[in-house]
Amino acid sequence: MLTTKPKGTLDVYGVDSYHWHWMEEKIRGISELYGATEIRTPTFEHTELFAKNVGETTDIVNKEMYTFLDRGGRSLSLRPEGTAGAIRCFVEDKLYAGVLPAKFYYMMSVFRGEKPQKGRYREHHQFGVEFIGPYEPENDVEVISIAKDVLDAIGAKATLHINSIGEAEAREQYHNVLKSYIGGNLEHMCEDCKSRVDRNPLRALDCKVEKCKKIMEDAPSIQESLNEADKEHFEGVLKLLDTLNIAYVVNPRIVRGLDYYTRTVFEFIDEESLGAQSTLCGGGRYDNVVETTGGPKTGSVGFGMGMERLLMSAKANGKVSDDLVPRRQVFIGYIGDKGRFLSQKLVYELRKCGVRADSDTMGRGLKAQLKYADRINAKYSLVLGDDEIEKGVVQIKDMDSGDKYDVKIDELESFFKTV
RNA sequence: GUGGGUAUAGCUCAGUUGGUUAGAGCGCCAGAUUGUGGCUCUGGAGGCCGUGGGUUCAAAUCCCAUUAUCCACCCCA
Repeated sequence: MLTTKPKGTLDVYGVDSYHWHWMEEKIRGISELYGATEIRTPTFEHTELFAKNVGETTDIVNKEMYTFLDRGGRSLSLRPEGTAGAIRCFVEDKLYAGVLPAKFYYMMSVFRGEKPQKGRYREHHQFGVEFIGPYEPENDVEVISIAKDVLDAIGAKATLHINSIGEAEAREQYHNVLKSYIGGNLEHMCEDCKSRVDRNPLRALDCKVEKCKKIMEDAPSIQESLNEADKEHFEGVLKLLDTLNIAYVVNPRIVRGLDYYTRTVFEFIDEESLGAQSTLCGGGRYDNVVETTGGPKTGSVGFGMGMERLLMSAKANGKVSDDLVPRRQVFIGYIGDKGRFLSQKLVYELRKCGVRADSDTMGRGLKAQLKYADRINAKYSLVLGDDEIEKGVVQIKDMDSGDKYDVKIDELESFFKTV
């Protein structure tokens, strides 16, 4: 146990951490183009917040949350998603009295006690966006286009699937329609679907079992349960997507697993490179959460994007390169005691001037020092020996080409600043 | 929570119907080259064969359990 990380967690270091930096920079850049600012909320919240917002009946709340009592006996939970915290902050700090829409983005770790598999972890990271305030379709589309821009910039290949599940009434009505439809075919359906009927009949729509798929093909569509305002909103969203030339497929099987969604729901799906967990990004509108959290009636729309999956897709599509690691500019080797101390002094001074410099700190011989210089991919190397120190001139070697330059030791700083 | 695969050197993996001292490639260290990396050659270090039990004269190999990990279901990003 001492040398095994907890199940479903990941260590990130070396080249990988530069891949993450690169991804995070793209995300920040694009989010800010849309006027979103970063929000950071606590890693844990009162359990009740998630129970109420995400939904008491969902698997996430029901059996996947890391819940614990603090020393005061309060029930807290590690956040299983990012929206609840942002909404809580919006309500707590009364941001509805400020500039609307409030546009937030976040990158945070989230926790779910699931059984790990490809693209699924107990701790994973989500990039998410929340636009709080508006009801208009423009905002649904802005949010979608942030996701699309990020996916494009990172080099992920995903298709936008979109649907509308209406407001609460439509959803409830459709639940009943679907229940009775499934009820009529129950004996021909799989065990999972049988248990889904009462719990979450919408899930039967994307069941993977053949016989269920056949039956669900002829199931009534949720579109028939939408009211005029719902339909108008959805049409508005689609029309704007057309206007912006953003490709999508209307997919009535997109239903989402969290209870808070209303009207627009969407996913970006990469069928090719993610294994069974093909959803890169899932989001939609949740016009009731602010109110159920205790704020005024306020619209909101957003998404969560799995950053591990995002990187996986980007790697599969060849956009992520190892060149993202910055190379060490210079390695300073030495022979003898004078050189040893001088190398440390020079490295220290070069670093202060913004030069990525390195030296031997392992007591290695010269040959091993240069081998180290090679391994850390240093651009230049030089060796300080008694001769050089006496003359004040040192030979600098370009490690790629093998070219050599004589440089005065006093002028090293300006040499490395100009190359 | 359910199902399947895998576990041998730092890494990727061989290892015959169970047979005596468990191998390769890469990597690492050293030398060839007394003060110059990469290429080549030579040598070296490095293994409770995941863990515990069982079968057997004999187990990396067969059986059971357990842990870890991967993949899939469920669910989700």
